[in-house]
Amino acid sequence: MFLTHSPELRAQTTLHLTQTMRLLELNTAELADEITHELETNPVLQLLDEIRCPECGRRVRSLPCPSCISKHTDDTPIVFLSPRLPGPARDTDEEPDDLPAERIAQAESLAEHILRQVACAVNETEQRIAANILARLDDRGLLTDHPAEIGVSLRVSLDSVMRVLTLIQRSDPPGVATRDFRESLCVQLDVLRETMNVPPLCEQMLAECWELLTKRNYEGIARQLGAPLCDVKEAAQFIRRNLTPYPARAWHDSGRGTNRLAREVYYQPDIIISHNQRPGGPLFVEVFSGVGGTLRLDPEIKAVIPGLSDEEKQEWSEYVGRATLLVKCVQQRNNTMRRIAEIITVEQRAFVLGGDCDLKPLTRSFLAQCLCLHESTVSRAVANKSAALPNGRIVPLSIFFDRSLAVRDAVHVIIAHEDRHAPLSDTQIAERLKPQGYTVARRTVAKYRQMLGILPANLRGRELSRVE
DNA sequence: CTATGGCACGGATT
DNA sequence: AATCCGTGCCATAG
Repeated sequence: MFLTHSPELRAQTTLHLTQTMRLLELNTAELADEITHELETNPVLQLLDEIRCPECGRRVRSLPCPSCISKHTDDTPIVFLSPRLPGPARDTDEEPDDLPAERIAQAESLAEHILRQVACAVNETEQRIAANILARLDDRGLLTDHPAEIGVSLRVSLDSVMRVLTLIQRSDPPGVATRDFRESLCVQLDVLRETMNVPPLCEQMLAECWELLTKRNYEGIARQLGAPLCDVKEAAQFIRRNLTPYPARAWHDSGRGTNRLAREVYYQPDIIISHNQRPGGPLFVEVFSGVGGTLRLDPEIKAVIPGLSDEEKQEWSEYVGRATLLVKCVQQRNNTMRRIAEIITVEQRAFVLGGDCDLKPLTRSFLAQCLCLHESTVSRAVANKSAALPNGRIVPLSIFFDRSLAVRDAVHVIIAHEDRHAPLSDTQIAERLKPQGYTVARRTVAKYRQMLGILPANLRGRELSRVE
């Protein structure tokens, strides 16, 4: 007898599965579109204003619910579905159309990346300014044109240009769109000050001892500032470790500069990771659910259906079927997203709080095992989505599965530390990488270097001697 | 002769 | 099954 039911049941479950899979591939904005569309066309689907805590089920004003937070310890992240809407839908036509074509190929990803960050904080005029500024960046990420020029060409006040410029400079990658290396370093320093302890001498050294600093004449600096030599060295080391004279390239290393076909970065992150006020506390992980409330089936419909004619019954039960399917699938989709976000933040906690060098190898199949999901499910879930880190960086979720990011960062650090007058060859870099636990072939170093946008050793010496 | 980039192969990952 | 990634080999430039 189950033979007669089985095909139907199977049809229903496969429908359910394919729908969940499809929803899983969508990012927040797309999911929200999908839901609103269904809300408009399906009369039995309702959106309730009330918000319930997914853990304790109680009605709360906003998530996460306060009583559930207190149960968490500091090590486990607080992961919750956010009822916030993913912001006003952005039209695609705001893409800067005045970007010179030659520059787009190189700089498109960077310009887009920045534009998306500032987009929510500016009005339309300012967006035009931002697009114009970004189009003028040279390949080092510096803005050689004077701000007044931009004001004139766009017929806007210098003040508004400066406002946008400051905004851009302080977004990720910090220090972009500055006039020269020196100014860029100052901005980077300023941004870093918000999240970490900066040695007090740094700023002064950049401002007053630029010449001596480029020559690494620490004794001279110490004499000029009347500061202890060890403090000067500490500050210099900090500058070398944490600041880059190539702000544009600082981004390329994290964002896969080359051969990424579907490199769509959504300016609205799908997940926001922040630490709840005090550093060291639990991580706050906000996963956007795509709806601003609770999605449910109109409870009255069941009472109404029996009294209808057969034809109407047919029609309405179709609506009911579609609505229940959507509600269930959205729930499941968001639940999966939440669980994945949780594991990611637990596993990559160091990276989230620290930097690229703290990323540890993680595979999608490992995640699949943890969650008892199929590998392809995890793949779908992390595709086309992005996360905002506590430091404000927006990164694609796929970055958490990058096998070589940490090594690339190590390469970056080694080159930043090298003696400018004797640049290290790829082979030498590979040798220095070994003691750090990274055994890579010299050929691989070359590839990483290229990804980072760093010139080969024989060219590095010259460029810097020109600068000094 | 050394340093680097292009091509392509094999293994892992998705 | 398709794709990505590290690596070896070889040609080329300095």
